[in-house]
Amino acid sequence: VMILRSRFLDARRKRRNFSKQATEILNEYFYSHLSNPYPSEEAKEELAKKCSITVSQVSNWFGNKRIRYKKNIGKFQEEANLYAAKTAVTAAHAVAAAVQNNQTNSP
Amino acid sequence: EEQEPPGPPEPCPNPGAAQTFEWMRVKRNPPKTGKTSELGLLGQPNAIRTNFSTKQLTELEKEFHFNKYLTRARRVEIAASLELNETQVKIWFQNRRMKQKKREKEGLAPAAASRAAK
DNA sequence: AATGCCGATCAATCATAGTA
DNA sequence: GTACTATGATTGATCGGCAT
Repeated sequence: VMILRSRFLDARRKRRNFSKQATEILNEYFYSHLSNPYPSEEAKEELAKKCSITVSQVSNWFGNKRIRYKKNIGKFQEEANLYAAKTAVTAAHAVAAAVQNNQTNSP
Repeated sequence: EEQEPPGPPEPCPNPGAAQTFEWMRVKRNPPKTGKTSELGLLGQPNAIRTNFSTKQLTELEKEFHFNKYLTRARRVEIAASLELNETQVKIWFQNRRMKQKKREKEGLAPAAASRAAK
């Protein structure tokens, strides 16, 4: 114990999990950008606002997510498919709306 | 929302087999510092993250409060007195400055946020 | 060409929250 | 209550880019 929690007075780490919707937003971004999950500073600010957390927390979240994801891709497969499907539905709606709009414009 | 300029093969969604992109293969080189030891055997010393003692951190913190930046001479002194190499001291100050900046930034946002709630 | 700093990130670890 | 896992934060050190 000599290796005493040197950081003893680390009153800091009073962690609180993010809200489920915040995690939902972060995961949506992560999986829809899986080929390059590195949000720009602007994107981080936007995510931070939507999630009601700080930009640093967004950075921490992506840092942890990337490392843990690549450490064990298999463990996240299910989650990946879940969000992939979700964004696919969103995309489908967008396409449907576009088609609708196109028809009423120039037939 | 989706930018993939140099994206050749990957048009079709693959529900079930997320591929491994380059960022997933990134590997950092092991630390060059840390050589603890006299252990002869092979050249590669520990190459592991150094754990700074409370005493070392206290001294570094004290010095930082005095000067945010180090001169070559001061760095040599600190390194010698704390049993660290110059690189470790240099890096510590660099990280410490970034930490300071981060705290200043986050230390003002909350106040503004509460006012924004109007 | 070499070296320091910045900004971002990595990677390992800490300490706690959540779950069984 | 206990044992284990999920997760946010911290931090020594690396990477790429720019300045001196």
